[in-house]
Amino acid sequence: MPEILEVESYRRLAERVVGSTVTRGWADAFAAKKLTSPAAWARAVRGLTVTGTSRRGKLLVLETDGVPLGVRFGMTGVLLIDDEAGIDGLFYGPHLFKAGWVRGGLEFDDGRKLILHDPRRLGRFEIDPDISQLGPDAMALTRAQFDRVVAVTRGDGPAIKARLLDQSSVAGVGNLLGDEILFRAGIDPRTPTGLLSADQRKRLYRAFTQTMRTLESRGGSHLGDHMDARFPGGFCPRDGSAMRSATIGGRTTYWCSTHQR
DNA sequence: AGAAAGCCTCGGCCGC
DNA sequence: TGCGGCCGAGGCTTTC
Repeated sequence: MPEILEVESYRRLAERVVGSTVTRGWADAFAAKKLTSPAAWARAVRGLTVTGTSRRGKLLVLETDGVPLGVRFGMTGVLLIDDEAGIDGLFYGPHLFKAGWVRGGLEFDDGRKLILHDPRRLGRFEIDPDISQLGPDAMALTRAQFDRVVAVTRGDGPAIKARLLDQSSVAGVGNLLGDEILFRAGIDPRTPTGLLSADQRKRLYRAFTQTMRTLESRGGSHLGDHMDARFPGGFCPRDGSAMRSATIGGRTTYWCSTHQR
């Protein structure tokens, strides 16, 4: 479920454990899938003191006095500290907490617990995560960085929707944010990136930064203007035209048949 | 039954 | 024609 805005709220929650020392860490085989074993997580985290938090796109990082610790949330992951959630509720999937969906976490010397709650098991812990494969962060994207996001070296390039979802180009845009950005920009998501006009690129950058700001203040990636029409047979909330849908960049994409071209 | 707000791997084929 | 790498498809996983 989480896109960059949700992970940012998890990061703010995680700020509360800055200064605490890990007494025990645990992870199931799924959460530890990017590591050599669940035991590797337990060994690596014991005794670390959290010194700060950071984030690149959808990757949350706990900075420590030793190795940095990364958390990825997949489609349904939520960060919890004891009973407190990083976000108000769960838009996608079950809106509830089940102990059986806790995939791992950290216990601290003050008795608190930081928990990864993840029904679908696509969330992952990382030790010393590699951020070199991630593009610039979507919440602070400059125009110069954006110009590199839409740069194409071969042929016409991928559909712009696919490029926006490519985490090595820009880190943090997920399916809903991608569709909302293109909806606001009035651009067909199938447009080859290299064929965007200068005017389209300008509109896209404005929509990009505006979407990040606006949806952050609204409180989540699922609160975009196009969401009401995000179903088969939906109508554009802007002009009433039929919405179209197709799989683009591997994800179900919705766009207006009239004002996105 | 089918699709879901993420990410990784793989294979086909594009283009230098 | 050779080949590195881009790009789309598919799988993972569980739930509603």
